[in-house]
Amino acid sequence: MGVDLKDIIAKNEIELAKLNGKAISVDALNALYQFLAIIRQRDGELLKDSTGRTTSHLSGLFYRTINLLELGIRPVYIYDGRPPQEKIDTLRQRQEIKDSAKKKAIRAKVEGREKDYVKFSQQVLHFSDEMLKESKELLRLMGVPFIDAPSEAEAQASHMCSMDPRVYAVASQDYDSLLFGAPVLVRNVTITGRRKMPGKNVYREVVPESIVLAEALAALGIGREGLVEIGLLIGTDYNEGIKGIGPKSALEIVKADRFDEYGIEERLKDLFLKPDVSDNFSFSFKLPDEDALYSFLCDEREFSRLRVERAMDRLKKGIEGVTRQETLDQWF
DNA sequence: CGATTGTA
DNA sequence: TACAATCGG
Repeated sequence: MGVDLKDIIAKNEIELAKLNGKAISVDALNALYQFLAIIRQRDGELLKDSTGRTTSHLSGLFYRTINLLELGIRPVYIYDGRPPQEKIDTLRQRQEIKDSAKKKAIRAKVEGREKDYVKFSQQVLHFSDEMLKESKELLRLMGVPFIDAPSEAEAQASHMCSMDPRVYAVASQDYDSLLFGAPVLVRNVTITGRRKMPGKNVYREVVPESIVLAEALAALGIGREGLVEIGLLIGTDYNEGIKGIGPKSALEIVKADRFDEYGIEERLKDLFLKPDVSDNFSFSFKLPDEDALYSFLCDEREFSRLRVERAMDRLKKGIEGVTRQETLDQWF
């Protein structure tokens, strides 16, 4: 959804093991949206408990977080606060797209067009306050920290990465954190594996990658402000960008110092360069609240007891490991 | 997505 | 054991 910089930013594949012992600030909504989009039944429906409450996001958050902890990676989830005024138009447009996709999905379902139903229903990703609240509750019971950002999660995550030596990188699929000044962005932070493409006999590799801001800027021959200008030219969550200008020509414009010719309001830059963030953040990992976690997942949400039992062992081991690392950090 | 089960 | 198929909630 954010700034599309993939065509001009070089990606370096990394071993997930390289993140061992490091904390990463994770854009929580970014992760949860992906779970909601991807964790589906074959008919396109989300996972639900018997009362119809969605559980796809909880399943994804639970199992993925355990995998990160087992690798010695310490995820700190960052939640969005109040969006900047400039983003409200974008959010309203997204809502309109969702409303229209919902109608198309219902129609496809009624007419029995299975593939269209899957396609359109994936575009109808609505997060209720309840779903956000229960994802935080799950993290709390697991002993994994989360932080409520004053405004944009990516801004707060980037700020923490800049300020706290424990936080090695921001984890997100979007490139916005680079504009917010995150020293390192990591994408595809998940278990590496082959995944079969739907229908076809083709496999796509999911490989974690890291982007070091300083290296990316050096390769482009610009500074961070220049990167923000590129974003504003091609479009961000705060503005539409200039029609017909993609990343490549935007880079040329910025390098030729012709950004001012495009009449983009200067104050939009400040949303990235002086974002609304909090300096008073702290986080720590705790041992899981096992009984409450069983109760939440198995009794309330009908997760299989056996599955959760198996996962619980891995969670405890993982949390013990990262908790040791947390105490080790006190020495630095 | 990640976990589990099925198959050779 | 290795990988494809399909559950899970």
